[in-house]
Amino acid sequence: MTPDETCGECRPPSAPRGVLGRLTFAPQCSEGVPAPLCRITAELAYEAEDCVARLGDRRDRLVVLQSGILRLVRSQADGRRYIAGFLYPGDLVSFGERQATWSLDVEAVTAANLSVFEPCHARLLDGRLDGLHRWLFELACREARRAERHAAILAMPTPIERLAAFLLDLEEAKGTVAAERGQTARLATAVEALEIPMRRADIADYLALTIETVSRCFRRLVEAGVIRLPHPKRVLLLNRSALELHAGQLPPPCADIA
Amino acid sequence: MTPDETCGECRPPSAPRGVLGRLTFAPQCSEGVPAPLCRITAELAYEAEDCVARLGDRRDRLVVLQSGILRLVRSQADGRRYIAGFLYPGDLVSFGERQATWSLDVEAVTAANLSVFEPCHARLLDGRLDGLHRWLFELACREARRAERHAAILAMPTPIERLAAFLLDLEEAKGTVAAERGQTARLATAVEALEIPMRRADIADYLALTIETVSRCFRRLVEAGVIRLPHPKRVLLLNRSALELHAGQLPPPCADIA
DNA sequence: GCGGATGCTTGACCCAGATCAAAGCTCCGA
DNA sequence: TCGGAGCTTTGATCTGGGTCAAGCATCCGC
Repeated sequence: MTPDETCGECRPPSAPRGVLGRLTFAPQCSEGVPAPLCRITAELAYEAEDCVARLGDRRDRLVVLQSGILRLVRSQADGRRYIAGFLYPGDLVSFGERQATWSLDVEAVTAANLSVFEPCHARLLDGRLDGLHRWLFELACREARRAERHAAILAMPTPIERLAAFLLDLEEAKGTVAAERGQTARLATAVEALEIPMRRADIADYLALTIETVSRCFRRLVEAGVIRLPHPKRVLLLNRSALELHAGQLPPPCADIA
Repeated sequence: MTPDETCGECRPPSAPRGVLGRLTFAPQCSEGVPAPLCRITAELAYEAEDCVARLGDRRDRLVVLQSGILRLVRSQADGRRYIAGFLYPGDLVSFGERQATWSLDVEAVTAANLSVFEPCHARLLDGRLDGLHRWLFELACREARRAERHAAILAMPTPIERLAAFLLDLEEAKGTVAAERGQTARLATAVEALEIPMRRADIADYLALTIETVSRCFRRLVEAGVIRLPHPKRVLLLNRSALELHAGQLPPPCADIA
C-alpha cells in the first residue's frame, strides 16, 4: 500500500484526518491519512478517571487519542506518584510495536475517545521496514527513552536518589561498551573501579543540583558504605542493591516510550 | 540498496560494527551494518572540552559516536547551564534529518571520535521513506521531544518557572486543537479563559512539586498580574510575555532531538 | 619536586519548598 | 436549598539544599 491508496474499510476521511493533522506530514501525504491508518478497528470511550491501560498491559496496537486528555502515571512503591506526561487530542497513545507492554499506567483526566488502528502497524513494522528503516526508528525510540529517563531522574525529590540513578546509568554505559569489546562481563562479585569521566559541574547540571550537593551526596554514599571513592574521578559500587534501592523509583533503562 | 548489499566504499565491517552493535538490529540485518551506513565519509577526532557543535549549527548528517563521551549543553541567558544528557560510545550524535539544526551545544567530556555517514541518510529519509514510515519516524521523534521538554521543565530550579512552562504548554495544546477544528486562531489580543482539565495533584506530580506549592505559585502569578484565576479550573493568561520570561529557559516546543 | 591553576570538598548560614493542619470552595445529589 | 465529599487554598513550622566562603586535592608545566 502506498500512502495514496485507500482501503475499502476506510472511514470518511474527515473524522480521523482532523486529529491526525496535528502531526506534520510530508507534502506527498498531507492530502490524507496513510491508507493503512484509515482502517479503524475500534473506537474506545472512557470517562474521567477511568483507567485506560495498566502497567504490564500489551501495547501492540496503534492507538490515537481523538478527544480528551490522558495522563501517564508511574505509581511508586512508597506511594509516591510521578506523572510522566499528559496526552492531548491528536497525540499517539501507543506506537503499535510488537510485544511491547506498558511500563506505566494510563488514566483519563477527562472523558476521552481513542481510535485503535489494529493490525496494520505491526505488519508494517515487521514486513515493510527493512533494516535501515527499523534502525532509524529504533534510534528515535532510544532518544525518547533517554529523555524519559532523564525526566524521571529529575523528578526524584532527593539528590541522593538522583546521584544513585546517575551512577547506575554510568555503570550501564560502561558495561555495554565493555561487553561489545568482548571483554568478559564480570558480575557484581568482582567490584571494579568505575571511571567518572565528567566533572562535578557536569553531573550537577545534569541532575539539576549544585556541585556542593553532588559532593555531599558522594560523601553520604561513602559513609553509608554503598560506594567507595578512592579518587574523585573513580568510584567503586560496593553495594549495588543499595544503590538500586535509592534509585528504585526509576523506570527500567529500556522502558517503553511513554 | 537492501540491508544485505555492501557498497564498494565500505570499511572493513569489524570497525564500525563493534560500535553500531550497541543498537538492537532485527535478525535479518544483525549480520552487518546496513550498506548505506558502511560508507564513512569522515572520521572526526576531538580533544576533551572541545566544542563538537554549537547551537544553530546544521545537523543534517548521520553521525555516530565511536569513542569518548559527549555532553549536550543548553546555556541559558542568565548564565545557568543545563545538561540535557551525555552520549556514550555507540550513541547517535545526529540523525541526519534534512535542514535540522542543533538547539543546544555539544561538547566533548573526554577525547572523542565520531564517524560521519554523510550523504546516504538524507537521501534515504527523503526518497525511500514513504508517508507511513516517515509518519512513524516523526511520531517517535515527537515522543523524544515531549520527554526532553519535560526534563527541561523539571530541571528548572523554581516552581514558578515550572508552572509557567506548564501553562504555556497547556495553552499550546489547546491552541493546536482549536486551530485544527478550524476555529479562528485569535492572538494574544483577545484573552480567553484557558481550561485546566487536570487536578492540582496531577500538575504537582508532573512538575515534581506538592499541591500546596502549585497552589501558592498560582497565587503568586495572580498577584503579579500575570494570570487571572476566576475559577480553580480556569485561567486567563493576561501577560503572556511575562509567563514566557518565567519559562524562558525552556527549549522551544519543537526543539530538535537532543 | 615545586608551584600554581583548577576542580573538589567541607563548613556556616539562610531561605524556599515540604509537611502538617485547618479552613474555604465547588460540585452534586437529596 | 441544603449538606456533605472532595478538592483547593491558606497558614505555621521545619528541614534540606542553595549560597557564600574557605580550605584541600589533583594535575600539569616547569
